[in-house]
Amino acid sequence: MEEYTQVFKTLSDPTRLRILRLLLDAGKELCVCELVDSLEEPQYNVSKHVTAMRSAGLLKSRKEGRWVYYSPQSADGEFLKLLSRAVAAIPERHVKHDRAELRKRLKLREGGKCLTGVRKEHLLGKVSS
Amino acid sequence: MEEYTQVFKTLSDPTRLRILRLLLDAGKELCVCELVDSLEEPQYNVSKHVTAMRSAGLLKSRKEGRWVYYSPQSADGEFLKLLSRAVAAIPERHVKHDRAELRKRLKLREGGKCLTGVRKEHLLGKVSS
DNA sequence: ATGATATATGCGTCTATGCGCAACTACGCA
DNA sequence: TGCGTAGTTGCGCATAGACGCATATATCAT
Repeated sequence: MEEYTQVFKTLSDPTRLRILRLLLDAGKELCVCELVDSLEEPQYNVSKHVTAMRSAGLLKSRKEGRWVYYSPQSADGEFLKLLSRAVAAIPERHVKHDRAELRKRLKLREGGKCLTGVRKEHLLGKVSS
Repeated sequence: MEEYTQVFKTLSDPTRLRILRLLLDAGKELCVCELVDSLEEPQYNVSKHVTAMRSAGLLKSRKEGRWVYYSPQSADGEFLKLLSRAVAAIPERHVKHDRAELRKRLKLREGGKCLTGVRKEHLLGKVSS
């Protein structure tokens, strides 16, 4: 049973729910810095969340140069499929802002690829002195 | 968003998942003592869990004499409907034992009603001295 | 090689929550 | 009105997890 509670636990966090929803809506893989600018959450935070979600089997990642692209792990079982649909069914208004920010951020892509890091500097971890 | 994470959080526990699944499968309302004997979890524990699930909008309760019957709250939104279906999609083998215990326990009903309390005594809270 | 940049991670702290225990309320019956 | 029974709840402990900060790793450019 723990394998199922684990998935629920993983989604028991607003940021993670927003990440999954954003990826489901985007229909394409997104890199960490794009998620950071869209969600307006600190880089280290987003990184931790996507790592946890990948461990739980909800996301997959692909590394390309310095960037790591995340996308929903195509659900194999009925259980995960239905959970994905549930997240996709969260009403629009809860995700509107994130989507708008993502749209803006995606304009920085060139040739379909991310070529820059986090633009909203206040979301970066503190630089070592 | 917290209203959605709350539901996931509520289901992030094996006992709760088993309770919901048992109620979904049973197709009828069950009282606390029947859940206790089916799940083989302490009475105070089951009581706390169903209370939490009711607060989260997942269950509803009906009091009849000394007994309190719980059943799944018929989901109004698409989100909750899909979550219920996900829980119902957890493979059989994870719920087999609970269901067998429930079948046994339901034989104690008369006229469709529960007429006794917890039968597995080791699952009761300690009696005050 | 050196530095810059994208992402990940270890640590301490704070909060949330499940559990066991014990007491409590609510209801019914004699 | 007193007792037994079904269920709830408050308290304390222990654990788990999210966050902020700092730093580490990995890759690329010069």
